[in-house]
Amino acid sequence: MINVEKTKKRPYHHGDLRDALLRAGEQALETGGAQNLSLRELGRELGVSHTAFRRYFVDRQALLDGLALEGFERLRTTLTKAVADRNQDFEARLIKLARAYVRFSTKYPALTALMFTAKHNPAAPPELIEASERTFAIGPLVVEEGQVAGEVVQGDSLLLSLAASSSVEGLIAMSRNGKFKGIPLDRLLGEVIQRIVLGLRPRN
Amino acid sequence: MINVEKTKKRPYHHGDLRDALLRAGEQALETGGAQNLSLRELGRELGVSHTAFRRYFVDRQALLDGLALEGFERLRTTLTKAVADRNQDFEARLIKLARAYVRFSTKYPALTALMFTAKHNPAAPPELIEASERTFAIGPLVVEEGQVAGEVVQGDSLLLSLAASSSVEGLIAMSRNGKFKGIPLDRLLGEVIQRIVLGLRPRN
DNA sequence: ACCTGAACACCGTTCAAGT
DNA sequence: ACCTGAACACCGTTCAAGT
Repeated sequence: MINVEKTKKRPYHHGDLRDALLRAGEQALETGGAQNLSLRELGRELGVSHTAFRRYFVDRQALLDGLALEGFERLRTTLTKAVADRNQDFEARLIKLARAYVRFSTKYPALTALMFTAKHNPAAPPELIEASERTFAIGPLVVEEGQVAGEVVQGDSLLLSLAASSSVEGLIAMSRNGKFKGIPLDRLLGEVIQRIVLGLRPRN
Repeated sequence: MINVEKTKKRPYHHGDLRDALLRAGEQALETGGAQNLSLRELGRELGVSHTAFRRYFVDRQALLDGLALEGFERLRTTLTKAVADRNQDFEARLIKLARAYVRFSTKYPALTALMFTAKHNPAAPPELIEASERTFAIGPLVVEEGQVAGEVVQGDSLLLSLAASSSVEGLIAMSRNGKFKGIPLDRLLGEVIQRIVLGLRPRN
């Protein structure tokens, strides 16, 4: 009998309490928002003491930071996939990028809000800041490739992409339930991106 | 002796507890953020029972809503003044509008964040939603006047202004301490607005 | 190494009562 | 009309102790 010392090796409750906390935490986050996430309630849910989390997250904020970190990594792989095809023109790639971001934010609104405030928080752990910056480096990259293809005016790609990315960020910020004034973001996106692309086009 | 019945007409502590709560609340908001605003602490600060606020605000959220409402009204008069001069061209007015908003948000970051989440909250009182909509109706208005002057392409002013306002909203969202990647928002604003104006210009 | 349980110092909300 | 004070049901965090 190999590998069967059930009551010895296995910890009190879970095989992986850390992950269980993140999963339950994310659920709680989307259900009631960050401010209503309760560590004691999470403990009850997982059949564990309300102080058990401390081995994995020093405090409540650390758990929220952990959730935000996961969010950034998930968003990054999503966005990376969205612009993977380099045979498309600049406008098409920009729309795909924006749409992927919008989809993510409407699918996980509370997580997106959490990521947003984490980015804003000066006391956020550097780990989190870096994850955020890696994620939002994709925009400037697409702009640079657009410049190489002659579809985008020359200049600092960071500044140029700012016009594009800020408008998408703002579109999401201004929306509720994935809508703005009742119109789905997906429909508005094309309109906005089109204006942005016109503004970024080389003057001839 | 007219007007001197001190101990009779005057209430237990304040002449205007409601306003005192708003003032202390706003201070607490900018100091520690909405989540750290404590009604009991406010009560202590004002030398009043921790349940006294209940006459004016049914619960904690109602006080926060009251602060957000004040914020929207203050922002609206600021923005209105910023674009009051109709003898300027579209780009100049748009920059003034954006700059005024950016200034407000860097001056009252926590209040702006509160207004932001209030707008997002589906359960927010209609009073608050209306105040928000009145405030952000200024953007489309400036666009419409730009259309009349022939400086902006024809089309739905709401959709066209969305490109402009969302980029400003996003610029603020993406910034920290009024800066983005270390560059002051005021400097970035011109760059972004210029792109937007180019994108909105009539094709000929 | 991983988790528990009691103790501590806070909360917001309710409600009967006081002036 | 305006405010108090006790009571209630929650919190997050700390820390010594258990397995």
